[in-house]
Amino acid sequence: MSRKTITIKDVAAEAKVSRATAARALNNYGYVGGEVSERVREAAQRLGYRHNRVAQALRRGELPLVGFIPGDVQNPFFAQIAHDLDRSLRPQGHNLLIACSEEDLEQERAVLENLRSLSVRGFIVAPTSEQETQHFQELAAAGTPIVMIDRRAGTIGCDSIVVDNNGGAREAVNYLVANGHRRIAFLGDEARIFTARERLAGYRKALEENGIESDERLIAVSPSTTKHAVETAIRLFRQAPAPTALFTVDSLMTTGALIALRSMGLSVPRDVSLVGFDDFDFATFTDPQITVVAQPIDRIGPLAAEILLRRIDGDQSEPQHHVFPTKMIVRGSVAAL
Amino acid sequence: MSRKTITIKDVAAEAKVSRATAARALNNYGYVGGEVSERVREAAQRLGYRHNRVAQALRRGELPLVGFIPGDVQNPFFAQIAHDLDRSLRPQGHNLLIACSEEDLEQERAVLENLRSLSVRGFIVAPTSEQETQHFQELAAAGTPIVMIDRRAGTIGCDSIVVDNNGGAREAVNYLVANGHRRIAFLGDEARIFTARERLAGYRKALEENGIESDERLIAVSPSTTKHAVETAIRLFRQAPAPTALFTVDSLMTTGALIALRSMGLSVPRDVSLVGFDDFDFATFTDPQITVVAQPIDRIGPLAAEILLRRIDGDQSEPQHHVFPTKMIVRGSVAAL
DNA sequence: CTGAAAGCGCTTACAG
DNA sequence: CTGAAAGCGCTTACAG
Repeated sequence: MSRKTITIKDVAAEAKVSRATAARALNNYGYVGGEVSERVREAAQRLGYRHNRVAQALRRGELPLVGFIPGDVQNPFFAQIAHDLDRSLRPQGHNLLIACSEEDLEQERAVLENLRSLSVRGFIVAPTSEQETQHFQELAAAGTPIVMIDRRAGTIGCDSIVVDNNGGAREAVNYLVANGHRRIAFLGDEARIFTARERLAGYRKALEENGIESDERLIAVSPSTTKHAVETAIRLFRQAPAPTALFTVDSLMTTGALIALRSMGLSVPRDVSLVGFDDFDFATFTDPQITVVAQPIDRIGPLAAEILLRRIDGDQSEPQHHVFPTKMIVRGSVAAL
Repeated sequence: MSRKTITIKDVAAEAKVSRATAARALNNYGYVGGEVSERVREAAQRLGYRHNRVAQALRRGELPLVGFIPGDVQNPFFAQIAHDLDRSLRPQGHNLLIACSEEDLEQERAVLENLRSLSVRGFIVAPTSEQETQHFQELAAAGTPIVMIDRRAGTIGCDSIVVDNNGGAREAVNYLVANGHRRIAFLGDEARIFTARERLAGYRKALEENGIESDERLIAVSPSTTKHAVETAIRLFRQAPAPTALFTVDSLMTTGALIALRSMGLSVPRDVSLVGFDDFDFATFTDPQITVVAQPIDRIGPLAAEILLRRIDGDQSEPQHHVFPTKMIVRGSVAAL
């Protein structure tokens, strides 16, 4: 318990050198004599010295900390990215600070401000709003790099990594239409969220291209949570006439829809055809297996980490905007009408 | 870009007071005159002053940071806990630093050391080994509180929150036996991991109580990953005679087993009866629904946060050891033989 | 190659 | 109620 912490001063005293020299030896920079360096290390070892990154940070600038602000780590999509980020950042000496926005703009702002006061070196964010981005703008203007993932936010000059949401959604809906469906429902989250917007746009576009008038009653909005999705899907399919097909916007929504349909005694694909955005473990386990639009999740985290690290190292080049293609995986959840 | 940061010195100058007074006004402590305080705040506002927690930390001691070291955030179990921790800690002003051990002892040590140098206030850990705990011991001895969750590690005097793994596993296996099964397989992770050990012990105990000799070939070990579990489960069921029932140790294993069985053309519960530890969304979606031993995941994170916060505030009372009961939820994945 | 000194931004006894 | 001063642990020009 609180036995006095060993500082560089103690090490210096023990090794009979100045603090400056001790610091140099301990961090191998500047010139230090081999023998002296050795002595300092031994002293440090003996005393049980450990670096104090906080003091170092105060002097040098910043802490080896990167902030990750997803909507919710519980979502498997973000959980995997968190994991990949940790894996990519840690070997480079950076630690991951996670703070969920819970898709709440106020909380996003608070969390950002909070991490900022910790002198975080950079951020990886899935912004909760496409319009309200002043807090990011300020941060970016102050020189802290931000990489946006999954979603892009407005006009900010920062890097972004997204997938072709619009195209993916279009492909899904086109496939449904090609199978004879016209009353195709859409289950997504709020239009404020970038991906939801783009996927909805793709849905609309596909309908339009096929000369199908879109029916607002078929478009349902729900927080991205299995539980909420269940309720919303039930409401969607209680309508008369009920939709014959459903496009869901992420794997949690798809799961919720599946549970809802089953609880209503509706069978996939006999009663309802289904295509979901985002692949997931169970998609191949259900009977029938679920047709999905897959996105290359495993490429997002590593790329985001790489870009951010480069920015932290001072890369000032033009912002990069990556758009990964999606890929439809046809399985058995769509029936021809 | 790097327009000079505003420090308390600037604010003090602007408000024409000393740095001490400015600090007092900005953090509302000590005595400050109402009018002066007002002036300082205004100045801070005008200048766009923001706290520098790093400097504060150097002075006061520690950063408002809590470390969370799970095996893998990608596991839904830990993802939920990460989320709950963030939710519980943030309102109390603490930030969550996540670093996965990936169930590797060396990495666990490295990560711990790393977070330690950041002057983290306390840790919530799922220790990867029950025996190798010296790194925790040292940390605890130095006065940094640690709360172990999901797993307990040896003799360390720190708080822990686990569930009744042994009892839960016993109940599951007893249920299988009651349904006439005798060749019951076990799919779990390495015995080094506390939960795996305890659940295996419960499995063994149940067999013993029922006078069934345990057969080592029915006990399979795999990293806790859907993919690994699939491979291991396949190997398990390729044996002759094949097991008639399976007990899986967590939801990822259960998922893997389900996929494996399906790929082998084995139907649940007709060919194989199944009980899994840990409930999960899809357990009620599959056909039949999966019988599970549920644990109260949603109570672990909040309780861990509460205990840790108390310790950080100086609570020196005896370590608490919480053991939550599990609850078997009988659904349709077990058939009488 | 090494040391004395200043300073990162903040807080806290200590005077007044 | 307010200020001058020291100091948290470290690093970095600047001399030598």
